[in-house]
Amino acid sequence: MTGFSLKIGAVDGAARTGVITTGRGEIRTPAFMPVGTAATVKAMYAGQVRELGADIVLGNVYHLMLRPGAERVAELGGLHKFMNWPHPILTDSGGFQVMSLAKLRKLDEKGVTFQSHIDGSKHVLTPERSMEIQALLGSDIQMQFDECIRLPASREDQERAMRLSLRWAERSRKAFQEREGRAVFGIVQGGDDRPLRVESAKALADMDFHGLAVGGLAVGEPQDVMLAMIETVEPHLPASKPRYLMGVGTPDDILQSVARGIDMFDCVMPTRAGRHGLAYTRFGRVNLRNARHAADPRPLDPESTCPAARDYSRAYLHHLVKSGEILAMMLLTWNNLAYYQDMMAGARKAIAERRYADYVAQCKDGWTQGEGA
RNA sequence: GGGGGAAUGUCCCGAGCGGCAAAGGGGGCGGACUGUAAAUCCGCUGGCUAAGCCUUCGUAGGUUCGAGUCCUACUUCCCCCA
Repeated sequence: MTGFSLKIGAVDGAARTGVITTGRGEIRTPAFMPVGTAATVKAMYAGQVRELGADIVLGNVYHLMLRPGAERVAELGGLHKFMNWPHPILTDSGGFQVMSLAKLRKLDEKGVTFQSHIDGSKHVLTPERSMEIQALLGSDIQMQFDECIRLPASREDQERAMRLSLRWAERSRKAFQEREGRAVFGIVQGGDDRPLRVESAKALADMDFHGLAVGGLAVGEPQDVMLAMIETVEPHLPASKPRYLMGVGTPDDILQSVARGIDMFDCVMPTRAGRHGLAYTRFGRVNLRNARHAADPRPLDPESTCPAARDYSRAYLHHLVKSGEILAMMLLTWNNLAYYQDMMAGARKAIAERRYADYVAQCKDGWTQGEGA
């Protein structure tokens, strides 16, 4: 299959820059992909997300299958047109919901039966159906259907979920409809068990996926365990293909993972935290709910290119947050995504200039400065 | 002038009808958030020499082993009739 490829640019240690080419455009890596679960990056216009530097966003099989329905989206011309985002879209298979909605589903070899969190109706998701839905949505990067489990978990559960995910990987790969410029990624599982992780990665590497993801991390384990798992798995992930760390993470998680060879990230952190009153800045996290900002005339970051960070006082943002105003969520989400994208742009530049370690040190330095500036 | 009703924790609303440091909310203060059931969730919000003690329910008395709860008077506010 052609039309989907990764071209490696610079390498600095295990960190690397590159460009992923898809049928709908290029993705500069390391990349942060804003999460747009329900066909919207919450509180943002698609155009805004693009302007911040995002090359790709996520959509979600489970949520879009329930509402408005994959067939409906297809009838309307696909997800890109539906949400007015003409650039690449990666769709999650619903594997994360196997964990997050564990109370509302039943799992067996064939797949997962979800009870809709919206109206209680039953919906069966199999690897085949997940691939079909992702195709209907018009996804550029489809994810295999997997079973993501929470940590800590018993070795038995980790092994069982990993093996099931491998079998589902084969079925997903087989069900994927080859299309010019489109890809399907496998997902490494195995919890916090090194041998299981290695086994999973090796098996997936032989399945002819267009890229591989590391899943089932940042699900309850400490950061050092997560990083150890990445280091364990990385040598077994084909260097010529994109490596995607699913659902991660905090700015520090991301920089640390880039240093260990990861190319792609997604996380709800910047969007959700933004809606909850938390701003990410070069100077660390700023909880705008805190009373100490009530009379602070300073913007979050006077030197940011993002108006949300530059043109509004912390006092005003505090007021908006305390008042429950919609604009608070819009501005803080905007600020956070801007920070994440700027951080990624900085990482790409630093790797290209072979000074990534310095860049990370510099970022960490800024975060610990507190909220100065 | 006559009749009826209400006053609750030092921010507000408000449950309570003999065992109460006193339900709930709001507000306030703080925390969490990692492939989004999230504009959500979780703490704290009388004092202390703390598994106990002290001071609180308009004010002052009284009944009772025990009173936010019952009785009397007073104060303030509200409603109805003149």
